[in-house]
Amino acid sequence: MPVSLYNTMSRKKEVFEPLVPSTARLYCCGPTVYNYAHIGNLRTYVFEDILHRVLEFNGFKVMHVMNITDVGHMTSDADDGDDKMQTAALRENKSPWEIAKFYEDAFFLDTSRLNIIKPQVTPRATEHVVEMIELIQRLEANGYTYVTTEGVYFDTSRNDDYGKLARLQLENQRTGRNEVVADETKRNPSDFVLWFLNKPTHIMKWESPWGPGYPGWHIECSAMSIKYLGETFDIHCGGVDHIPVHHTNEIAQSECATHAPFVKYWMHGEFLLMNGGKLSKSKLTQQTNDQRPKISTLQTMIDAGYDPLSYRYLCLQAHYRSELNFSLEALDASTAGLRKVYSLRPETDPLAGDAEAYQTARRRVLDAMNDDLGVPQAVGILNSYGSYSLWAEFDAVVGIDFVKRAKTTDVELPAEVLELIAKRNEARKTRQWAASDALRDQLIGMGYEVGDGAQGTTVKSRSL
RNA sequence: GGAGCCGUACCCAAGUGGCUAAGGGAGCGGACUGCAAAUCCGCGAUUCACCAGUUCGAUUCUGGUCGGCUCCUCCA
Repeated sequence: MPVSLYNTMSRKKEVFEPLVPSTARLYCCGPTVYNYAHIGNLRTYVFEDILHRVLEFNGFKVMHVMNITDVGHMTSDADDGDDKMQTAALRENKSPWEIAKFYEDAFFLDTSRLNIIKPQVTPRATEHVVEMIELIQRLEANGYTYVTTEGVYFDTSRNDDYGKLARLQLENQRTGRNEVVADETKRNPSDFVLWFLNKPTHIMKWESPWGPGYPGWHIECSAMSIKYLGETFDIHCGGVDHIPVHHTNEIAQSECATHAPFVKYWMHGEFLLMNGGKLSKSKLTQQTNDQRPKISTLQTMIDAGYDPLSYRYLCLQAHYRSELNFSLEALDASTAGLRKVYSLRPETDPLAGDAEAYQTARRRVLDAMNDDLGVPQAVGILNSYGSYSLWAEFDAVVGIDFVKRAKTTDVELPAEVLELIAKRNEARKTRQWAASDALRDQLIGMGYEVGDGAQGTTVKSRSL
């Protein structure tokens, strides 16, 4: 079965046929590095990683680009007109560049902990201002812009198919909530800024043909994707929230500048919900009265004793186009499930020695994955077979370090551990159950699994 | 006001116009055992929010009701 992907543009699953045979050119909207990524953000990067891996598994060479938004944009989460990067800089008494570097590093640490393959190119917005200005100039030459005291605007009324991705009906769009101050200099409510002007308090600024200022939010993705992948490329990903504004505007400005179709397949990941709603970066630092550990970033999850791959595994069990209800109960369930996967051994592989059965099973898993990244189904099939070799092969997509974690031979135990085992056996012999249980807990705390069977006590290192 | 999504067992969750509605966790029963933990085996929705309609047949299609979520404002 060929790879088919759900295209937001057509609202249908389509067979993936790249513009250049066997090469998939993929652009994913990356993080704005003014705070830690929360686990909802990370879910989207797991989805994009799965896409990357499924394409590679099917023999495509993947050219993966993801931007780092290190330039602030107007308005904070509270809509008070502050720039996020600048607000963070003031809060932490650092320069915006220091803030950006710090959270960029934190972001890549998180993604590597989740076994997310790093895109080959991760361009920073601040290093591509020249490309953005050139793109705006192309738009200007084509007659799609106008300048006000606030900045250079894209005139959406000149773009006939503006809003085609989101199927917007512009006349029915709200002009904004009451508390949002409307920009009076815009000609149309849907017009958006390409280049901000006259912002004296803004720290990050660049010279431009229109005066000193800084780029609008959307232009960086157009400029950098075009630079690294060409004026038309295969797949563009992001969260569902990007459909109506960010991606809509990217399409408008890109296609009006190049007069070429921008992207062939648009893919969007659904939100992770917590307590029935989405997470917000601006609320990461808020306190809670909840007795249970509050999980918002990957680090808080790790601090609460969870393995990042438990979270990855949880994400894999829900389809990327469905909302996922996060809870500690769900995370516990995925941890227990993953532990069981790691306990598979080649010696008890039900498919061992039966090449035909293996191929049938392999086909089923691959078909599920290739059907719009049906990874939840694929994982279900993998679980129903319980085959070491099948998991080992598909770990290329699943990415849970299967072979490494599901150790085939147990490592030699350190003397300290052997001593504890001896002490525990002694305690068991004399029926001192409390003492022996305490020793077992100690071993578990040190990362070992203790089991008492008919052949005596076995101790092996835990992988989770 | 507009656009879109969702509602499947205790929890997470996949899926389909008609074979037994995946998988994981929890739970229960059993084996083993220290009436323990770990492990292993078995069981689990006569039913897919509700009400109509289309159909020989709907959880799956259409319409409505109720409930929830997202976007239209920076956002994964």
